This record gives sequence, C-alpha cells and structure tokens, in this order.
Amino acid sequence: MRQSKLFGKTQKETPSDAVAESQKLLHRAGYVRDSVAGRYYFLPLGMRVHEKIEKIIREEMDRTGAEQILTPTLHQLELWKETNRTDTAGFELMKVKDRNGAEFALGGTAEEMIVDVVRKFNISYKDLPFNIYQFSNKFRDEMRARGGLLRTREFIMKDAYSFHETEADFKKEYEKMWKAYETIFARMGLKTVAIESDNGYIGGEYCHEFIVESASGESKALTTEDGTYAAHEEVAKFKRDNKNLDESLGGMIEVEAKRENTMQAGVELHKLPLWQQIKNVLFVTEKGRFILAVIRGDLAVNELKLVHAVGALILRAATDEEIRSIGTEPGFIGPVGLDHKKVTVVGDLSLRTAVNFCTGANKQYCDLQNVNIDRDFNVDKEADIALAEAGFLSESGKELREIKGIEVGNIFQLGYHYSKLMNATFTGKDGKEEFYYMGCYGIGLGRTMATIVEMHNDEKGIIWPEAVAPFQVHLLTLGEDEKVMKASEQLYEELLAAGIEVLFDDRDLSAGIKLKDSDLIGLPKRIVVSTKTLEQNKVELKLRSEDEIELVDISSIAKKV
RNA sequence: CGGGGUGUGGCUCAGUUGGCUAGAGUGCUUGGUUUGGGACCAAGAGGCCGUGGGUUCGAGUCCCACCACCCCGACCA
Repeated sequence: MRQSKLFGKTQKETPSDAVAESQKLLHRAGYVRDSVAGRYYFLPLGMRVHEKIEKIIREEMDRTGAEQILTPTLHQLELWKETNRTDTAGFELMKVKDRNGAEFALGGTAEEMIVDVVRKFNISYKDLPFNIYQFSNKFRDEMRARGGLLRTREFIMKDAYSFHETEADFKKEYEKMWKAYETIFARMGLKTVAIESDNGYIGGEYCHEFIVESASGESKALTTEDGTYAAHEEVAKFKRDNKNLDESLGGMIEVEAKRENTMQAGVELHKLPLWQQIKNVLFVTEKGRFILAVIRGDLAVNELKLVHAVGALILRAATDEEIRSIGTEPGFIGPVGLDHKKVTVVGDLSLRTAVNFCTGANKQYCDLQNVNIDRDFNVDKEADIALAEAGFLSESGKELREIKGIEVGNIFQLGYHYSKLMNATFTGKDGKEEFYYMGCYGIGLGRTMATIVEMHNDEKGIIWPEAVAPFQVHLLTLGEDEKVMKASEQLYEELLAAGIEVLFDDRDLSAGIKLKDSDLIGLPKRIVVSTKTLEQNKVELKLRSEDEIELVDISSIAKKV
C-alpha cells in the first residue's frame, strides 16, 4: 500500500477528550475516527488490524471443531419474549419496526437466535455436541460509553454457542474453549488471567472472564500471588480469620449508647475493636421484601452475593422510614429480637469467627453487649455475603492481592436455561426428547484491539505485535533524489513480490515527519532508503520494539524481513 | 438517570465591562528555498461562533429552552 493513497491521516494533536492511551494513539495514528458517543469508524489501518484479530480467532475456533455461521442483525422480538429478556437483558435492548409494524431487537447477544435455528432441525444425540459461532455487530445501549474502543455501544463480537447432551460433556467443551482462548490471546501478544465471575441470573458454577491486567480496566479481581486463585471482586471467596473464639461467653447486657450512627462511634464508645461489632444493613428487594444483612463489623457486605443468597433480582438500601417500619432504629439495628415475619435475616459466615459481639438494641441510644449467634439470635440463612479485599487470605490460606483488568473475553455455562425456556430438545438414546445443556463464549474484537495498544506502546506511538500489525514492514524513502526514489520503488515491488505486507511511505515530505509517523503507526519493521546508505548499496532496517539500526544489503533485504 | 464540564475553520485553542471586517498555531492548496527526528518564506482557500428563541441601536459574549459531546457516579448477559 502506498501511503500517499492511504485513506486516513495521522494527526499531531491529541484529541482533547480522549482519556485512554489506546484511544489517543488509535485516533492520532489514523486507525479509527469517532462517529457519535460509543460508535466508531474503522479506517483502512484499523480495519486491517481488526481483520488480523478476526483471523486468529477464526483459526483457533475452527481448530477446536467449532463452525462459523451468521445470524440476522435484527432479531424478531417474539424470541426475546420467550426468554423474558425484553426487559431484563442487562443492557437496554434497541428496538426497530419494519414497514408492517413487526418489532425487532437489534441483537446485543444471540442466545435466542442460535437456539431458534438449532430447533429448526431434528437433532439426535448422535449429532451432539456441536459449537457454532459468528462474528457480528452487537448493539448495546450502554448507559455510558467510555475509553474509546474499550466500551462502545456497537461492536463486533465473536460469540460461540455449544450444545451438549450432558453437563459432563459441556465441561469438556468449557475446558477446550479455555485453552483456545489462552492460545488466541497469546498469539496477539496479550497475557490474560482467567477469573471466576458472576453468571448473572443464569447461575451456575462455570463462568470466567479473561482479563488483561491494566490500570485502565474496569474489572476488579482478587488473586493469589501464584495465580492458583483468581476471581472477580463480585464473587471472590476468602477465609475468615478467627478472633476470640477461646473466650467464654458472657451474659448479654443492654447498655446506654449515646453515639453517632456509625460503626466507628461504637468502637470508641464501647472500647471494643471493629471486628467485635456486628454490622447490620437493611435492603429491599424488587418485590418489596426486607433483607437484613448481618456481618462482622470489619467486613463489608457484597450486594451481589446477597442477591444470590436470597434469590432476588436487585436490592436497594432501605430508607430510614422503612427501617423504622420493621421495629428498629437507624444506626441501632441489631439481630436480637427482630420479627422474622417482617424481615429475612441473612448472616455472614463471619458471625462464627468471634464471640461476645456488640450491636444495636433496635432502639435509639441503646446497644447490646456479649451478643452471640444461636444463643441470642437466629438467622434465616447463613451464607457468604462478604466482600473480599486485598490482604485477606484465600480459602487455601494465601494472601489475596487486587488487580484491575480489561475483560477481553468470557466463557459461560448456560446450562438448561435457554433450551428449557425455548423448548429446544434433541432425541436421546432412549428415543425421548431431552433439553440441550449449553455454553456460550464471547470475545469483543474492538476492545481486544484497544487492549493490545494499551499493552504495546511507548511515548512515540504504537508497537504492534507482528501477528496483528496492519502491515509487517514500513518502507520509507528519505529525500527526493531520483536514485533513491527509483531504488525505493524497486524495493517496494520486490517486497510485494515476496508476499510481504508493506506500507510504502512515498510521500514528498520531510524526513522528520516520515520518521515520526512511522513510530506512531507502529509497524514491526522499518526500512529506510536514503542517499546516505544507498551509495554503499545498503538500506537501514530497524525493529519498532528495538533501538538498534542495522545496515543491510539492498539485494538481500527482501529475504531478511 | 444524578453531579460536574465543554461546544468558535479539519485539529488544538484565544476572543476584554456586549461595539466596527472573528483571531492564532497546526493542517490543506499554490510557488520558491530546504531535506536524517514534526524546516523556512510568500500567497491563498476554509467559520450562520451547537440549535432555537429572547434582551439590545448592536450578541461569539447577557438570559431562557433544547441538542450534542466529555468526565465522576449509578449501570454493565
């Protein structure tokens, strides 16, 4: 490709509203341009990278035996009604109507479409398992797009869906996809960590996000130093340390407590450590049910774990009036003597790691001391509802550290969720109809591209790994000397003939501009043709990732790169 | 959706208490001088100042409404 004809230009100035490094560089170097919030144009350079990424994913997916298909962009809304996802999809569905008034959703994910096409066939257990995937535009009306390509409202995603006879068979596919993902990202120069994550309302044990550790990421995870445990903050488990279990139980007493409504006020007033207080937080479910989370004072409630523990869709904090309506007082809530008909009490496992707790007495300026579970109060459910934090110990006793990362892909267990809701069955060995056990596996291409740039750049520009670079070689000609021009043209043809992807900077511009642009665009190899070296029949070869320049005989350069 | 901010040639920005023909740099075009890390000189093209309304003799500037974009938060199968 001749750079003089390349559509899209580099730009010296950094766009003022760009935040992420990838956003600044991809814009300045002429890979993408923004349209409206969260929607991007991919220019020729950007498109070439996008295609390289797609090719790697396709190769590795095909290697696992998965097969590529394509579903329509518009999904008939009836399908989404079958799975009750018209309102609860988690992202706002965008809807359109055709000339007959038929309603469609712009696809944000394709479980319904895939199950629908599968159930059009008369499938037997002999046909199972299979995994079908596509690359297609996904529309997600995110509340807020951010970070350039890192979070957009419209993007191309590889989404794969596998169909199985049994859970055991699904597990094999899950492992296979896990390995394929590791290969895919490694080939692109990305080091990923697979973290356990939340499966939303579908539930199930198998669900992992593949994240690339980066400060600009939105996923927070906790992991052990050796990487044997890694989980999203939302689901991370940890070992609660025992405190004073050897102490004998004291008799429960009620004490006056003129204090503020905070945990810290309790610590100061009673001269007892934070962990010996009980924290009580009242929530309300979407159905108006009251849920009291009861937890050791030094821990925080993990709302998502609580949501799962009580089987709710969402929770919100209760108002002061609501707190009083269950017979207690803001700042002085306690688990002792509550009416369990009015409120469901959920206790964290940490309540068994200490004795003689101090907590509110459900009336103003009054606390209880020497409170103990089972003896003084009961909970309706005991569960892990605590938020894991850096410094805590993993269940295997290793210290947890917090990392931030960009989620580039995920693998999910869907189980029978969709096949049951959509009545999708196959014929089993005994001739009876059975539901499919399913999994799904996604990778966002634009986000992956941005992540590669986040990880591979310097102050001068992008440094593409070879596998995803738009071109392998950047050929620059310096000066207008006729001999140099001629030699460059010849070399360009020679490189093309050798099957090398080359971007030829044939523009009539100063050396400084060409060299700066070359660094910014970030192709792996740079060849410079100039009068300086041409006299000796040599050209310069430099790797973008290195500082050294090598002089190479012009006759052997095509073989060398 | 709550809070904050910004809209002026392609880009980055200036524009005074309201005042005359709206500026700079960069980029673009043309001519010339240059040619190893964003060169220099000269000439030129390019703007309903986000949109609509209002106040005023006069609005980029003041007022109202709306829209768009950005940041923080909420949200994110």
